[in-house]
Amino acid sequence: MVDLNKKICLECRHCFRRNVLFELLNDKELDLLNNNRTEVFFKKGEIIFKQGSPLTHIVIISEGLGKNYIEGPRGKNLIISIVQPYLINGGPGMYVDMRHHSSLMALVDSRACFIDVNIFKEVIRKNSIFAEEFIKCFSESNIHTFSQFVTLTQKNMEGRIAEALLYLKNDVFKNGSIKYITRQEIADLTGLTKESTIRVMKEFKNECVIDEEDKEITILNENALQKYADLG
Amino acid sequence: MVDLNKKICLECRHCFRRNVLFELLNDKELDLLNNNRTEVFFKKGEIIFKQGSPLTHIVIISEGLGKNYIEGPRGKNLIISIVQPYLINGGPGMYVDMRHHSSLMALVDSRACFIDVNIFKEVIRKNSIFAEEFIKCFSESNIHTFSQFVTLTQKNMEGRIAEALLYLKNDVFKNGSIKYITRQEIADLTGLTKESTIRVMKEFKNECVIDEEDKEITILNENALQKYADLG
DNA sequence: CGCGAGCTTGACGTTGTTCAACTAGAGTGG
DNA sequence: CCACTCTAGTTGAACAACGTCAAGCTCGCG
Repeated sequence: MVDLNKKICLECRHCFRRNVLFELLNDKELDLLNNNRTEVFFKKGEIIFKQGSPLTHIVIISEGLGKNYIEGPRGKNLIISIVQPYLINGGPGMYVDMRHHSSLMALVDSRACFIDVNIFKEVIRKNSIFAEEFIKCFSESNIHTFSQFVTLTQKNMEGRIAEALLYLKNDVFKNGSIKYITRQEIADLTGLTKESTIRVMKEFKNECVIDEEDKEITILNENALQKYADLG
Repeated sequence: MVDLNKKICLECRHCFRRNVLFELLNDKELDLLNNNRTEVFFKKGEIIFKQGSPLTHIVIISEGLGKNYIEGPRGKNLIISIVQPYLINGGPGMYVDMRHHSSLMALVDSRACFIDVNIFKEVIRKNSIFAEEFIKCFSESNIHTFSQFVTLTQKNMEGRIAEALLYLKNDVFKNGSIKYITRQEIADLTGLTKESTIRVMKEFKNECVIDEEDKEITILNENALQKYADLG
């Protein structure tokens, strides 16, 4: 996936231009971040940060894909979001107890940028427009969590899987086909077991709502999925 | 509960002193807020703000108690938190789409202060320490939502009810007995039906884990509850 | 006294889980 | 090149957890 020999990104500006948030920073602020970051490669399946560990850096995946998940009491995971490049992974612990409240794992070989959290907070403190935009990002992910919360506590299997597939298609893979996601991960996104997930996905396949080829899921009938989501 | 004839609070300082957040403001900032607020009385059961409606003001309950809940697709509610006085009820919409993403209802006769959201944001923009503390509050509620999310998707009935009762005792009623909360509301806090809630509560009563008198729930054996929460 | 809201109970049904077994494909070492 | 192993996916049968439905209760209030 990622060419591990490729030279790492030497300039924050390259990455940052991809996230509007960073357009709000001036040169001095960008330099400050640039001088206080480290870039690290992760292989598929490796943990980038782990729930409960000290939160010393915020993480931005610059290439690859990750899953942000909470480890439940008895080994069962709950995936909060699938993380694409250029999004900020700070988490609520950043302003509370300086610990990670969720884990981040690479779903494919990935490159991640670690920025010192104190430096990041300093920039937030000094640039109120940036701060506002940061709160906005945080709030957006919050809104998504709320809606996922309702879905997982009130909808049936079909509705939950439909919501998860729509999320993956529209928000994560931007209308492309769904890749790199296992049955178990869809289960962890929906709070179901992998067996239940498989059964529902098979049902959707039989009804030609989705198709699968080479581990790539394509959504054939988005309206039908939306209907399942609404009726669920 | 609230004496509706009592003169309303004329000075923000009185209320604000009860929430550390507001100690970070100087006189000018306090005056600004004070000049841009309205106080309103609500009777038990009345909606203070409604999911989907425009978010023009943040709300602080100065006396009384509220429930912050999301209205699910088919009439089923999910209570996110029980709101005590002096906490800020803004919600994620404040920086995103200027709409409420949850509803707030008075659980008892209450008095609520409405502060113009633009003025509030102006204060946040100008006072970075206040901004930081605001993000902290927001993050704390976020952390609670995360843990509730895991509980509701992964624990059994006993575990969920136990968590809800511990939350009510320790976080809401500060070690006092639990009041003003119906079975239906405990159900909405746990994602169960009222019937299931009743059955579990009865089980807890039979085992002398909790007791109830005059609609007041007392926790007799917190360790037992914690065990239910852990094993759930 | 009658009414309505909240509470309670039991019988029954459905949904989703558990468990155990099996398949297919990818990687690995001899 | 073949056996071995590991992981992901799949399937079916049995089961448990929780919800649904319907009825009745209690208490405060007009």
